[in-house]
Amino acid sequence: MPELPEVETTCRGIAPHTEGQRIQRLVVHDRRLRWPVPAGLEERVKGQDILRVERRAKYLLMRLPGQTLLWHLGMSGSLRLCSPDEPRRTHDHVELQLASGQVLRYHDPRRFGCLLVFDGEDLAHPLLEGLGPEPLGPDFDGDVLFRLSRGRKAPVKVFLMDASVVVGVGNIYANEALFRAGIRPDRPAGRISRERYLGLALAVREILAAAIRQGGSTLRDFVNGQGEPGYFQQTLAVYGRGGQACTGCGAALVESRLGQRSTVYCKYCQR
DNA sequence: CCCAAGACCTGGCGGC
DNA sequence: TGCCGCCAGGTCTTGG
Repeated sequence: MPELPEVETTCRGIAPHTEGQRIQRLVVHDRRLRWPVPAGLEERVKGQDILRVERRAKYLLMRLPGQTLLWHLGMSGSLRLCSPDEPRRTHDHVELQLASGQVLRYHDPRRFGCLLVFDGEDLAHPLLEGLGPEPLGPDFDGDVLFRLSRGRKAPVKVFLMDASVVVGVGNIYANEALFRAGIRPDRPAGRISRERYLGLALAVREILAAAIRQGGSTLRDFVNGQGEPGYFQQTLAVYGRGGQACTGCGAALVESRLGQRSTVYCKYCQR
């Protein structure tokens, strides 16, 4: 599923076609997402204008007057603009019919995503509380990682994927950033120097920025708001390459599991 | 507070 | 070809 670059790509893809649009109708074909789509949401948003579309962590926020739609794409979700006569596919659970005539469809086979709503235009929802800084924003740097990691025995990869530390670093990019920074994923977070965390923070920013530039990774059938695939997958150095040659030294990359997630690294280039 | 494991759900793949 | 077990981008919840 979508990691942060995929969500950002979706956000940028749909914003020009949704911002300023009036919602003619919201149709929910299946309310059974991670949490049920709130009862009565259809009536609640009917005729409302979409003022702005934003991203916070891996959430998409659709600002309406006085309320906000909160989407998450889970592991397998996507949002795509369609023409209304395009037939609905299996797992197209929600559709937003816009005044332009276009339709925004939410597709999610595994139904780990969600569509929720809250009053106001701030971040007043429990899911958005306690989130760490945006990795590409001004509040994230190696000092943050260093300070929060003191005393923690969890593997640095698990620590880096903790959304209360920094948001948006999922399994793919955690693997990639640690490779780029030359840090072994299983090293205890509390036993890494400030200097090395400066390098890790830089690596996280560079990896995510590069992935966004290239339109997100293509995983299974990830598509952006226009239904086009991303191109970052060809750039991945370690994720999905267990047993293959390290791009740095040529040794076979090691694949293991940390926190029940597949982890790939080079035992020579990462210490 | 910290950490590990379980939970949610469908589809695709490899192996037999 | 068919069935079975395992794996997958996330993250909340529970229990120690």
